[in-house]
Amino acid sequence: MRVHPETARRVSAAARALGYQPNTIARSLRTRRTSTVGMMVTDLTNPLIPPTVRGVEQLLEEHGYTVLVANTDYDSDREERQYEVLRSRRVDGMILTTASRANPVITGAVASGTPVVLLHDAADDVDVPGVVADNSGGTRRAVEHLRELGHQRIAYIAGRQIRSFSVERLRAFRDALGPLLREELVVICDGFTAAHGAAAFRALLDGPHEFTAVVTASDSLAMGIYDVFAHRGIVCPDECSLVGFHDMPLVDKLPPPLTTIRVPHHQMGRQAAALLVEQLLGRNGSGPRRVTVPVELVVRGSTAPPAVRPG
Amino acid sequence: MRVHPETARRVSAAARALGYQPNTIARSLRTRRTSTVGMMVTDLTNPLIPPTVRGVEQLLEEHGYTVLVANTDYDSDREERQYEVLRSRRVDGMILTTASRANPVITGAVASGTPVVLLHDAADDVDVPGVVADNSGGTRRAVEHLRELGHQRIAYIAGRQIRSFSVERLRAFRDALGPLLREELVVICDGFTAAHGAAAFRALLDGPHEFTAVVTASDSLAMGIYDVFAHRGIVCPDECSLVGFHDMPLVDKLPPPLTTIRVPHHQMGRQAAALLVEQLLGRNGSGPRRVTVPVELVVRGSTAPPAVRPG
DNA sequence: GTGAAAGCGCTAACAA
DNA sequence: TTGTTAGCGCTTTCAC
Repeated sequence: MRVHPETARRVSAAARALGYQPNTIARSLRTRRTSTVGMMVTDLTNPLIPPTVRGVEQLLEEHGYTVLVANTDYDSDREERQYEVLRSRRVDGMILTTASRANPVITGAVASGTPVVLLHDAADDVDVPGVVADNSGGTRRAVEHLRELGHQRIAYIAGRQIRSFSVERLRAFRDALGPLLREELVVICDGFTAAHGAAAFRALLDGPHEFTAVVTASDSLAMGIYDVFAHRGIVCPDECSLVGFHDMPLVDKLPPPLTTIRVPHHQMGRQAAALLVEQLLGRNGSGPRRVTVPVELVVRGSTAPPAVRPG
Repeated sequence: MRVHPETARRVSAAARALGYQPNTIARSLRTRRTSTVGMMVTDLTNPLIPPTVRGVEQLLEEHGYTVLVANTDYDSDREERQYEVLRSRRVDGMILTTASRANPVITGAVASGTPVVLLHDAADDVDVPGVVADNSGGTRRAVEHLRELGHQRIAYIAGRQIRSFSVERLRAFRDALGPLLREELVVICDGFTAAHGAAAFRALLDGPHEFTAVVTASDSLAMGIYDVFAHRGIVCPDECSLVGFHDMPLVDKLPPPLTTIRVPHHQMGRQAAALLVEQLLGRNGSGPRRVTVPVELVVRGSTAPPAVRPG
């Protein structure tokens, strides 16, 4: 039925004046849809997460969805508990950024028919739509950059190999280095923190193998390397070049500013949300279900040509 | 009724096996309680916010509540829209950290009978429970520290005066400096970003009045001052000491590491959540309704005695 | 086209 | 104590 615009205006004005608000809860009970999407992240305190969350929210807001964020704190028990919380809240879909490969939460969610999108991860066993950064391309660019500067002995500090992006980056490093690869210069950490990075770098320094540059799987690992630089009086980039991954806030203000691979986290969040909306609106099938987002090398002060060896 | 523990176990096991989950939505419709708390923040991307959110979540989780975060992006229209979203989601209570003084959202929420707690802000007109940092004490410590180092000409860069913490800090600076206060060395910014801080600092430098130290109302303002230091070749702390406020991540890694006032954001979040729970459980009245959380001066490399004037 | 009625799954009130 | 029932506010169906 068409109503006169003026009438419509007066009705909603009256509704507002009376404090009327349609009851979302009752609607949800009836329609079995909550207009809520769950987003599982590791930890909001990790500076890479908030931009992602905001990206997701921004796009979903345009479609009338609200986002419920759940932190797993890198703990798989907690991850399952949070998954149950999201389920019990009857979210219409989920965006997962916590996922180790072959994850029971992923398989469970998919099996239950909940629309799911993976962010930063790819599942080994199930076919789930997802958004990842161009981890291989980014790592390759980092290596190329160092090679162009003249580095030959390049070390790599990898993150824990439970996340697919971590695996991809390590593989890409090995591929990119090709015959120059020295397996003794590759260290795989147990986690992704500065402390892990510092320990790995110390192990490299204390080892018998020389190197003039280090590539890390993430800026947070690189933060630990700055600590070791300071502690041992190593001058970067003169004595050792360093490349990170992600372009975290403030790394451009460090001494020296960190050369790194910029990942568009906000845009990746939007992209993931878009894939989810496709499923929520039931028009999946069209368009690509796996999106790889391009990344960009940002050259700053932590990389330079290797020092010329005396003699 | 008491049931045998074994029976209880078998029942819940059977429930699990059958995939039964009590329907939260139906329960909420019936009980008019959602076990959800809304939290309004300015922007998750501000590094001070996530620890606060996690603190809130952590405590509320213990009481079975879920947190719905809404970002206002420092925009009052958006703030009101987000408030409506939270209302329409029928949250049981709200924690507000966005609030300018005399804010329609605060007064509206209070008038509607929704339990509310203010975080970092205090309302001018209504009596609302809240948690604030010891802004006065912190600012005083910053000034004392500089005075102890021998500084006499101390400038202050204030944040926009729409937030009560911002007002408190400025007032505390003026009080703490007492007869040494030079009103020409006080700059009030239009916001809280690095760009605002940089502009304010440039204005001070380009002004006719000398100073040997700057206190800022927040680390983010101080970030802009680092930029100006770098740009104009000013050596900190030799030529100018600098004190921030908040102790943001990574400020300890800057050249020089920032001396600042550490604010326990996580704990403040927990505290605010605790005040809210009191109201939700209907046992307010007991205990203090306004909590001031102590802060701590963290001395790092950006402060030193003033350079001795030649001659 | 309009209007009445049933029912989503739970809890609280009530009856037995 | 235990079991039954009404009804939260909406949407959707069905009868008119």
